[in-house]
Amino acid sequence: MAEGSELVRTRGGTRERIMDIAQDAVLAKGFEATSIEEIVAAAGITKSGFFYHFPDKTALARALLERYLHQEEAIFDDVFGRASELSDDPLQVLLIALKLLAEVVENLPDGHPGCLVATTAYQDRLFDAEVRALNREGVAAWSARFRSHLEAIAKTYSPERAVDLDDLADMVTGVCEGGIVLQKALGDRTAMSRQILLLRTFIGMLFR
Amino acid sequence: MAEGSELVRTRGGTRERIMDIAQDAVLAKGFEATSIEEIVAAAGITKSGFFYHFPDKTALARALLERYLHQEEAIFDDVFGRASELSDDPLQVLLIALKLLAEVVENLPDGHPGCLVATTAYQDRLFDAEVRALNREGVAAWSARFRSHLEAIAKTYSPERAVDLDDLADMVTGVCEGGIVLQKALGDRTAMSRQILLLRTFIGMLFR
DNA sequence: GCTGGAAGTGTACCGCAGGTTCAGTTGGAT
DNA sequence: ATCCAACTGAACCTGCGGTACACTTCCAGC
Repeated sequence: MAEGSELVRTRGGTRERIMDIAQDAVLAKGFEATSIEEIVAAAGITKSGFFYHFPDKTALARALLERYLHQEEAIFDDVFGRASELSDDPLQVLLIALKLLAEVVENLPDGHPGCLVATTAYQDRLFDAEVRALNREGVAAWSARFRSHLEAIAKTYSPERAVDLDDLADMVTGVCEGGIVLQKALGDRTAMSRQILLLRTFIGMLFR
Repeated sequence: MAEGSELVRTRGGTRERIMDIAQDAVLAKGFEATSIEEIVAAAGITKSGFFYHFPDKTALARALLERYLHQEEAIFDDVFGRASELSDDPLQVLLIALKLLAEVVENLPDGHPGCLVATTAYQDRLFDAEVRALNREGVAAWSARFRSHLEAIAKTYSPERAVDLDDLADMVTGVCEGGIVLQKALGDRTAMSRQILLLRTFIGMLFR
């Protein structure tokens, strides 16, 4: 009995649903403040359902972070893939990709919900070395991707000023992270995409 | 008995000590994960001692944020004050101030410990409207300060590209916040100051 | 059609850590 | 002698993470 109606039964998507709900809560309250009880209540299951899918709460944290990093990787693949189809010039590709990224972010209904990497970084004493390493490698992978694009650009364009390409690659990540903080703190959905576009302007200016 | 030695007794600084300890913990684990028990243990008092100073845990959060915003305000006053003594040109003042800010950050022994505004933004569902408003106004005040400097600059310098001064003012905050996230995620003390210096380069380039 | 097992749910329970309360103590200033 | 700010001790209660275990479904292979 209970509420057995709807379309929920034996969907197989339970694990994903748990993670969706958990991620929203973690990005709004932090990991410790997100209780298993509230997650299972929102997911329409019971505690044992949760512990069937995850051995303990820390496994949830790890799974969330892993999934998030893959999702972000997919978004970047998409954005840079589309950009590459629109131009052969490495500078144009990066500029187009940043524009597309700003659009993706802009089109999110309530703005960017928040970055799990940032929350994890700001709560890293909660997690073990494995999760911290995951987080580090995730950011490093983003930077490496941006860095390789910047190197391609630097082969044909000479920068207006001498800048460290590693720092510039980090800045793409950094501006996104900072943009999210701004957006959350100010309650302004558009802050992040405007920050990305401003960074785009600077990169365009740097390489003429 | 106990450890009554040292120099701790009746200092009057207990409240500040509580807040120092709490702030470190909050920046490393989040607010909910920071227990009153661990705070009082580290401060060498008892739980009831804590509740003498704060009516409840949320009052601690509010007090931490208020104090943090004042401290940051003081740092900016100092940095821009020193910069103003070194030059009359508004562009130079900003560039010097950013350099000084990078130095301040660089000289922190373990890097920047983290920004309370960012943690609060990433856990805002834990707090009431008052704390959220405090956070919003704090960031808005930083942006207003940068914005007024940028306006002074724009009076004498015409920018290389058309940029929105509000966005650029936000970017100073944003790059700092993003720099802290990078620093924490990568475990690289120097990331934040390098990001600030890179932003400085961009601003210098924008206004020639 | 029977059996087995993977996937998943429901109920009940435990220990304990966390926030909070309150009556009481201490020690210095007036 | 008194007063107050600063603090202590002990107790309380809720909610949380986690466990145990029996139960249900559904599919595969024999």
